[in-house]
Amino acid sequence: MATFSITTDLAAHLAQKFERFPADTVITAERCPAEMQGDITINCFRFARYCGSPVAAAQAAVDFLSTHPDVESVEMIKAFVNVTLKPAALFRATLANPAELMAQAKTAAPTRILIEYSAPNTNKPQHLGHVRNNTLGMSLAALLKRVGHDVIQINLVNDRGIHICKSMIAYQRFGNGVTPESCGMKGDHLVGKFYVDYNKALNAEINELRRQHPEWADRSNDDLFLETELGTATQKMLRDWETGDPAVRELWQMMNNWVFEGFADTYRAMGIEFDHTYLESQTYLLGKDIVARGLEQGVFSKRADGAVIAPLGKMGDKVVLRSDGTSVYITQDMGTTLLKYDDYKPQAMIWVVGDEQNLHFQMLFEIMKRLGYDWAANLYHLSYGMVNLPSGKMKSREGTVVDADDLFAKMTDLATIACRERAAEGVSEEEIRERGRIIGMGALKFMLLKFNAKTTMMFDPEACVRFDGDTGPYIQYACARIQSIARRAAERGIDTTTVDWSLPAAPEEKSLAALTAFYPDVLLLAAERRDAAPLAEYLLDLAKSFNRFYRECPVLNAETPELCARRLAICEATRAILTDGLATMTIEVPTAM
RNA sequence: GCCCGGGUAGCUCAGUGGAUAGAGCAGAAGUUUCCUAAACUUUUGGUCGGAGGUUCAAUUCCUCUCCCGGGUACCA
Repeated sequence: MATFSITTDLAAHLAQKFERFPADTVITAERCPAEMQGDITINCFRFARYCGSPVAAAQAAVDFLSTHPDVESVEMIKAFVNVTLKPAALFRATLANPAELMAQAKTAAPTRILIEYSAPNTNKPQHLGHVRNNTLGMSLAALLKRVGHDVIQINLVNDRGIHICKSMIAYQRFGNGVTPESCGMKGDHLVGKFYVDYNKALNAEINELRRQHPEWADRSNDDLFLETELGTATQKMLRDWETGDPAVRELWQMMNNWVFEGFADTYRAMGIEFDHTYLESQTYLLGKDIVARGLEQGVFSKRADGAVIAPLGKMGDKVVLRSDGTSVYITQDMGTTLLKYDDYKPQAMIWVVGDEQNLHFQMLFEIMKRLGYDWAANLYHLSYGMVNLPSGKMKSREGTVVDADDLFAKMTDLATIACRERAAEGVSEEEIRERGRIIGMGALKFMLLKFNAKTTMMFDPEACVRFDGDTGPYIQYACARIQSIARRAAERGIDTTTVDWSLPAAPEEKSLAALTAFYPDVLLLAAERRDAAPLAEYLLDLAKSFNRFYRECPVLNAETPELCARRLAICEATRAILTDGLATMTIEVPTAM
């Protein structure tokens, strides 16, 4: 995608030479395969139809480029033209002007985009699934901001409902007044423990019922819920909550606050800052007015049994109001969608939610369109796959989840140990821990972003996340090496004020430069696809290219001071791009590793 | 049944019509008198699930088919 002077000049030339060649054709450079001779490739198949034949197009390109002042040599294979640029021309568009290069990654149409992600329940701490969601959401926000959009990040906490009451009931019965302070447990973990306790007690009761009533063998556990004493008590608590029973509300408030404090720690560890957090307890009644309006508009209709439905054609009928007049999940979502729109007037809204809700969002978006909201065309469900363990699926109810905070601690500890082994003398323990935190969290986030969001991923807690190979730390390490060189250069007082970019360049320097030309395109592509994975792949390539350069091209010990200055500039520009790219994935860079 | 994903190296995954299908891990063999070896080099490993079709060119697009996952509630 990248454009150089030669590509724009070539397009102008071909437009003159060939009658049918559109004057506004953009010819872009592509990466030249490593085994080929050349810095960049021009794929003439792409515009061959204007030139008679692929070979005619390529030959015309070769004829023109071989006389271009920026070009050192060209090679034609089929309709691929591999171009070797003069060093000055290659660097001019890339490493010589990194700020200019990075600034090219700006969208032509900045919009205001609202992203909703995380959306945890207050009955349990966050686990690896949430971490994937959080990482996808925060990096998408960073990515869209990076290319120039106005991004609003919001959270919608599910803080009410029957599942919340389960933790509360368990606390009432088995809690003995314990608090996070009294037991030294993080608030969300304490509440989550009661949720697990509840389910144990419930299962015990159901098993007992099944023993007493063999005739119920066909009924599901969910079905038997209201046959249990625990279940009816929970149902009653939900009703009491809805009518505002002071004791229930007080317990609810207390336990939710514990959870919120716990979540705040989790979000802080990840570096998440929401612009606003909506609480479902304040929004769950929204949407009924929309249903009333939709009925008038004829978008919805009343079924014989009294339920209000949205007839959605192929997707079937969707109930939007129960026959008893109460709302369902999608009713609330209609309401909160409108609320978010009214609060922020975004031009687009994105929901980061697991792929089991694909149909729900298709229906929601279709309903909003039918209700006549013009902005409903720009609603987008960023759907991601589940995270499975070698032992199977994670289940909160059974406590078989990888806990987010535990995972952060494990990653940070592993990285800190490695840092301690490598740290130079005199580095403080505080600094070592900071490096460990940055590397551990970087490894985790990178792993979660490297994969396509859609893939159902397998996570092996034993293997955990690695620090070598295709990982975040691999990229961080390249940055650390550069910073180390920069420190030594400063110590030695090396003059870097003037750089001669026309000096002969080693192949590793040139391929590094050629690769950086594609950075803006990668960012724009990633933003357009709403997926950081292409950026992750690109940064790995760039770090790999740097490591080859590092191996082959001495910087501080370069043959001449001029070459040293040029290579220092290459290092600094590379570091700037790698750091910018990692920041766009919400990953920090340690000062040393 | 219907709808939506996925199936590419032993494993985890890239690859949105272009050159001989790539990377990491795992396996094999090497590289520290020299800026950080969390690195680098070499190497083993593929009927891109299967069958047709579209075209100069298909892992990529179309049709059929097989396997895996998810969804298909007056749950969220």
